[in-house]
Amino acid sequence: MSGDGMNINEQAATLMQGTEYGDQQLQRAMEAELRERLLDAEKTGNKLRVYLGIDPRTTDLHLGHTIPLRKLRQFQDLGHHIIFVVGTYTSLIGDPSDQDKLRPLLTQEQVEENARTYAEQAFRVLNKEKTEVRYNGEWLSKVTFADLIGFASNFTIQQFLTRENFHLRWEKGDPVYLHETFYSIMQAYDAYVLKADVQVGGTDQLFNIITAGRKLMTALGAKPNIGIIMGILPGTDGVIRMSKSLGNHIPLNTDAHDMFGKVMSVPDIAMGSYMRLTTRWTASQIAAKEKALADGSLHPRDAKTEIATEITEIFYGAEAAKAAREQFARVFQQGDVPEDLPVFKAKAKQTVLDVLIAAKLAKSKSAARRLVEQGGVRLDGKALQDPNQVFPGPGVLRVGKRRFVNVEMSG
RNA sequence: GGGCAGGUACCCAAGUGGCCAAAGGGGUCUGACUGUAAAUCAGAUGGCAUACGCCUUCGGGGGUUCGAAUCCCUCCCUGCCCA
Repeated sequence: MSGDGMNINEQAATLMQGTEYGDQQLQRAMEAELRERLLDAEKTGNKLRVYLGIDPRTTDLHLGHTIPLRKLRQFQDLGHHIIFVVGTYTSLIGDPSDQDKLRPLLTQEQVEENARTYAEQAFRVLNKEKTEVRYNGEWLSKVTFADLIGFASNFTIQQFLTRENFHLRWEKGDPVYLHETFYSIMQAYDAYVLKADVQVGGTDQLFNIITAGRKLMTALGAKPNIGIIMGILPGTDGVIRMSKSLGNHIPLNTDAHDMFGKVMSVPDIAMGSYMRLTTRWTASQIAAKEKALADGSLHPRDAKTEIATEITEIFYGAEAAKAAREQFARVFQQGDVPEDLPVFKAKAKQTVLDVLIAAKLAKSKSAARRLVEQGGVRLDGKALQDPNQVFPGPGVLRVGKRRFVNVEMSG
C-alpha cells in the first residue's frame, strides 16, 4: 500500500472531498470510520473493498455519472480494491431514489445491452485492469421469498415514507408502488455479499447506503460499510442537477469541441462543484484557484477555460482538448469561424428554407422561417432576409450562435 | 367490488358548446447586452402556405350538434375514500 506518499490524514481528506451528507455529525462519523479503516488497511496490508453499484438504465453517460467513478479512481490510485457492480437485477425495478416518478421496468435484454456500453464508458475514468466487475443478478437471483421476509423485517414502512422522494409522491397523490421499496433492500444485500468496506454513491443514495446498507449488514452480522456520499453536479444551467431528461447534461459520447463548449457555457457559480467533482485536481490546487478567483488575480473566464480543458482532456486526451480550446477562443472570443466544418452540398434550385431543412439546421419549414425572420441565419457573416430566395451561393452558413455548416453548391 | 375526483401542447396549468392552435408560468429557440455564460430586455414557440387561409391536436373509440377540449355513451389509465 503505497498511498501515493500521502499520510492517512491527507488520504482521508482527499477521499472525503466533494462529499455531501447534509448532516455534519454523519459526515464526521463517516470520516472517522474511514480513517480508522485506512489505518487498519495500512497496518495489515489489506486493501479496502470499495463498491459502486450502477444501474445500466442508460447507455448515454454524462459528466454527472462520472462523479462516483472519479471517487473510485481515487481509491484505486491509493491501492484499494474496486468493485464495479452492474445492477442487472436491481435495474429490473429501477431505483426510485432520484425520481419523483415511477420508473418503467426494463427487460433482461435491454439491461444486458446497456451494461456493456455503460462499462465501456466507465473505463474512461477507472483503471480497467484493477477493477473487478460483478453483476448483482449473480446473487440476487438466488434470494428466496423467505430471505426477503427476513431482510425486510429490519425496515418499517415509515422509514420509506419519510424519504423525500416517496414522501413527495405520497403528498401529491402519485403512486408509490410496493416493489419500489425492494430496491434499497437489494442494494443493501449487494453490499453484504461483497463484504464492502466502503460504498460510493450520490446523495440520492444516502438512504440506500447508510440506512439500508448499514442496517442490513449489521443485522446479518457483518461490519457495516462506510458511505461516501458524493455531492451533486449542477448541469449546464448551473443550478439543477445534471440530467439528460432536463436537457442540461454534458454527454461523454460527443466530441472534444462540444464537450469544451458545453463546460464553458456553465455559469460561474458552478465552477467550484465542477472542480471538486469532475477534475483530477487535488484539494490544494483547487483551493489555490478559488483564492485567486476571490482576490481577482484569476479571471473567471480563464478559470473556466482551465476547467473545460481539464475535463475535455480526461475524455479526449490532451491534444484534442488543446484543439478544442483554441477553436473555442477563435469562434467565440474572436467571432471567427471554426475549422473543420461539416460540409453540406446544396442543390442548384434549393431555397434558403430547403437548405436549412436538408442540412438539419431546422426541424420544420416553420421553424426555419422563424430563424430567418429573427435574423439568426447568416451566410458569410451577412444575415439572410428572405427565407424563400434561392440559396445565394457557397459559403459558411451560421445558424444562431454555435451552429455552422460549410455550404457547397453542386449540380 | 362500490363512491368520488382527475387525464389539455415539451412540462406545470387555465379553459366547461362557437370569439380556441387553446390564457398564464416554466423550458427551449432567436436577437440585444456580455466574458462564451449568468442576470436583464425584446421577440418567437403544432404543421403547411409569401399571404387570404388550410390541415392535425386537448387519454382511446363512438355519438349528439350547423359547430365539441367543452355535452352523452363506452373503454383504458391514475389518485382518494369505503369494502
